[in-house]
Amino acid sequence: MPRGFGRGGRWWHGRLRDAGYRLTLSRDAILSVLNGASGHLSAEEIYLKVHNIYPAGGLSSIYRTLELLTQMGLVFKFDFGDGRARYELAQGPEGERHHHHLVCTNCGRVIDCGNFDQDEEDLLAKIEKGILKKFSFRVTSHMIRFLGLCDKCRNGISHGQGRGT
Amino acid sequence: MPRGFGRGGRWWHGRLRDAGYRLTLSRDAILSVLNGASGHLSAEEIYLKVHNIYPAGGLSSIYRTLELLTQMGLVFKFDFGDGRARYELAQGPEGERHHHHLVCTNCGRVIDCGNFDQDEEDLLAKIEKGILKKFSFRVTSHMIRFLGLCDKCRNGISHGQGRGT
DNA sequence: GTGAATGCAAAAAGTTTGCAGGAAC
DNA sequence: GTTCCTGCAAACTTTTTGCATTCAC
Repeated sequence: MPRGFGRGGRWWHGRLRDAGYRLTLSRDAILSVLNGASGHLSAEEIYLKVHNIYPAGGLSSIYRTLELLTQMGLVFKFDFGDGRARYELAQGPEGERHHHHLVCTNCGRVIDCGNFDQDEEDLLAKIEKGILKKFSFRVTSHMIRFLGLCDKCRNGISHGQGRGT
Repeated sequence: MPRGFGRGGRWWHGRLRDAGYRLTLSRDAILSVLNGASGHLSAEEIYLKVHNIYPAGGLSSIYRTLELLTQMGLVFKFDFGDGRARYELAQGPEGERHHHHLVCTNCGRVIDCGNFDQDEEDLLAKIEKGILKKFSFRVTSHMIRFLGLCDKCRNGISHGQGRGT
């Protein structure tokens, strides 16, 4: 564990510096929270978690940093239709992360869905080549959303409070 | 053209009636606009277009109807990160529509992207079976979003005003 | 005629912005 | 020391809601 950094060594330091941005306590705390979280967090959830690490921060810094990171491509922003945006780190220390979600159309629950297999990669690579030809659009990443019914709702428990998307 | 209905015959009448909802002028106008539009429209864009057909309507009816239709599964709601939701008919008279988009991370432009080919269908069907097994989640539809650079931004024109996903 | 749906206006919620003080370099 | 970043509070925008009226059935 080089220089006392846990969990993979704060790989984002270099990314910020290289892009010419300052490495502030606030930004470090936000990235640390995102890096530790398994899935999609809302701005307020991030705010609350950041508060434990760095209590001085305000919500607007969270928003400003998240926008910065989104523009840098370090973070992806999602909207699952519940009126607040969700954020997810684009990658971990080990490399690209996947961004596929199952969204229950009945209760609104969102499940993070890991990788599939090599076939998926191959087909998507093929599709992305086709997009480049047809639209002259260079794809850098993709995300798939599956709509349907989660296990609970399929079994008739039906907490029903979904709002769509 | 049965009973004087143009463009496919307002197939949605039955869908509303069957679900026990009243067929109002406002709802009909909204569905008509969505049916005629090629891609994703914001609530306000729909409002403006509806105004031409049915000038009495207000924005809140648009929102209420769009939520109803989204819950019914007739409409999909999207968010491309510009602060307003977009709506797209889930299907046309001819059947299921695809919901794949190219989102430019530089200028924010969104391009509707049609079907690919049979391979895609086959693979997604396979993936959806896997999701049923692994998560006990019954997939009913899917949407793919590709992020990248559009033709203009690739060529350095760069109007840059994107806000994320 | 009855209950659901609408229209208007007001409220709510999330997100953005201005500006002065503070922190990173 | 200089410049960028933050924190607070106020502003903004989109979306939601209450209630009386209107319309579909």
